[in-house]
Amino acid sequence: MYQIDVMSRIPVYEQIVEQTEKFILAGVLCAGDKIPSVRSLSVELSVNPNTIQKAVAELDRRGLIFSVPGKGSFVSERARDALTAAKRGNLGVMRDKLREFKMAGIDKSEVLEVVEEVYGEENRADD
Amino acid sequence: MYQIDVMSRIPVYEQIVEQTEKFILAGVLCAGDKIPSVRSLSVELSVNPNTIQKAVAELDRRGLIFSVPGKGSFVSERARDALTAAKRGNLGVMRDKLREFKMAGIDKSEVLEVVEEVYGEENRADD
DNA sequence: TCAAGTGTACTAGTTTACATAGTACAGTTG
DNA sequence: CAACTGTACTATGTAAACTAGTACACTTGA
Repeated sequence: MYQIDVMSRIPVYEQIVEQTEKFILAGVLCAGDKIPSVRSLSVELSVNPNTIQKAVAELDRRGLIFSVPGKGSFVSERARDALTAAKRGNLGVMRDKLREFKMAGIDKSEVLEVVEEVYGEENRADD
Repeated sequence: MYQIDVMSRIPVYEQIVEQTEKFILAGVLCAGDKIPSVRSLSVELSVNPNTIQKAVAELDRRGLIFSVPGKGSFVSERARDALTAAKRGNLGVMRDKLREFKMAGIDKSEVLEVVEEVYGEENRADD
């Protein structure tokens, strides 16, 4: 399930957080689902339990999961909504990046090409 | 000229690199222009000379400036082209971010809104 | 000529974030 | 009751970033 790159410049605990978010968005993990335990993930990924726990604590802090001592950690009901809100906040970051692209002389058409590539080109008049 | 935030999570030398790139793109620094000396920037920003030197070395490595021992460092002729190429490579990063937006249920229209905000809406038929 | 400014190259030390190692405690479950 | 769970704590190692200080060779202007 999880894929960790220990050579990456991105901290391991952060990789786990990011991948968990992707699993939630992709529907691999749904509200109420139990995520792997700290110790089992520790063994599976060959990573120290403390590192996993750090990721769990961060996911909890973001309201994506809730932990029950003795039982496990579970995907929150409002996880998807929280993620959507967070990503919408990231549109501001994209705005800054687009300004850099424009300054660098990258054409609007080049940007739109990427947008169309990701979002498809369903531009029929009867939509 | 330069504005450094020592409390930022972004390393100081990287902030200097980024700001120098922006100055080049904005036309504040043009090909052949001399950039501030290591020691003068060190005093102006209250930063260790070694930190400045690290930024200078990185800018040199990226082909944005060239250094002449005893004289100073100057903006390269191909600095703008190098920056445009680098930013164009960043379109791939934007593609990944757009995929995340799409997965999170952020509408195509919301994305296009930001694009139009930055690039303007010059969509006349006679262009 | 020479003092001042320039890029560059070292060594040494501190601080911080990240990760590991080991131990411990309390709650849950079959 | 044994095995699992989340959580907390101390200690240690490592790497990156930054600071401090020194040194050398080159260029420039007075």
